[in-house]
Amino acid sequence: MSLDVIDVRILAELQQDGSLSNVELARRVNLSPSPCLVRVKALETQGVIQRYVALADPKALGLGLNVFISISLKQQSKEALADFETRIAEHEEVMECYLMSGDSDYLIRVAVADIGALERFILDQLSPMQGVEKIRSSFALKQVRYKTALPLPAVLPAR
Amino acid sequence: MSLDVIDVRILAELQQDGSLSNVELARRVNLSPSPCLVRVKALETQGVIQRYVALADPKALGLGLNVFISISLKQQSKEALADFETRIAEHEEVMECYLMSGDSDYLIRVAVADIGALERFILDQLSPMQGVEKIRSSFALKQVRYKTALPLPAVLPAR
DNA sequence: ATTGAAAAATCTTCCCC
DNA sequence: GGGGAAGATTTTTCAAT
Repeated sequence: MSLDVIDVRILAELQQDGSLSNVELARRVNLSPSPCLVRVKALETQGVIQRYVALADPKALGLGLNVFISISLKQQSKEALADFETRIAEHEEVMECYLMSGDSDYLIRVAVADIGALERFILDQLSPMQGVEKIRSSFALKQVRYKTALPLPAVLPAR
Repeated sequence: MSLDVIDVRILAELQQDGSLSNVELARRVNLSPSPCLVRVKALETQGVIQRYVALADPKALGLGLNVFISISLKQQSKEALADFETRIAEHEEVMECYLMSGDSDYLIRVAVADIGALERFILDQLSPMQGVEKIRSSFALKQVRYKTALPLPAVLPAR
């Protein structure tokens, strides 16, 4: 599952616009539609392309507030970590969650409507979770950049 | 531009799968294709749906390392901030960038191949940027959760 | 890998409820 | 505002070069 230059070009285009028709995509990567479609299907089957999604505007949905929350657990046993990871993912507000090095804790980003919603999330959802020791919130005043398109290497091993 | 229950359902579906055909989408939200398409177009025109993208697998592209970098600037004047924001967004590795409260600095997430790539990014790109005072990196050992679908209110004002 | 044509599915429009 | 059907466009598939 190595990618050549054309695959990378296809990925770049689809990461920018997943609604491209195969005909238009083929035109942009200088291929005819048939082989282009074969490549796209291959990328999907291989899992390089995971899925297609619509991106919604947080502001339009009244979700203007992004908050980063650092969470420390009481213990860092494998079970305690796995348990936390399962339960944190159940909350819709949690857009991202990372196990971090250093303090051996988690960093999550939540998207909420306002401070009230944040307060409810922390007090009603997060604090009561067993194993959670320490919570520290940092507010994002502004989302300067948010993109889903991964950086693509200029060159990759030949196909 | 207020959303009713059906709009929310449409958004929920398209945030999960942006490649849904209008026919299938209509079926899922219990609508016939015609009014469904009207609503989707309206959501797009209003900007509630910003765009459609393909999500690629970081691992498959050799981008397994997520690093959060806190950046403090020497000054926090409006010009200094605007300048930094413009230039930080020029780097493909920077997936997200937030102006944070508190220390009046920035938090960015970069996706890189390995520590070597991180080192190059920090030493060659970030450190040399004028106005940058302090850089602190935190490594993500594991991406526990990553989603692009925003949480949708169970109830919103009637349309 | 490309071209071309056929088949399938889709989107769009119009009219009625 | 929603539903149904018909037309037109587009996409997708499959053949051969």
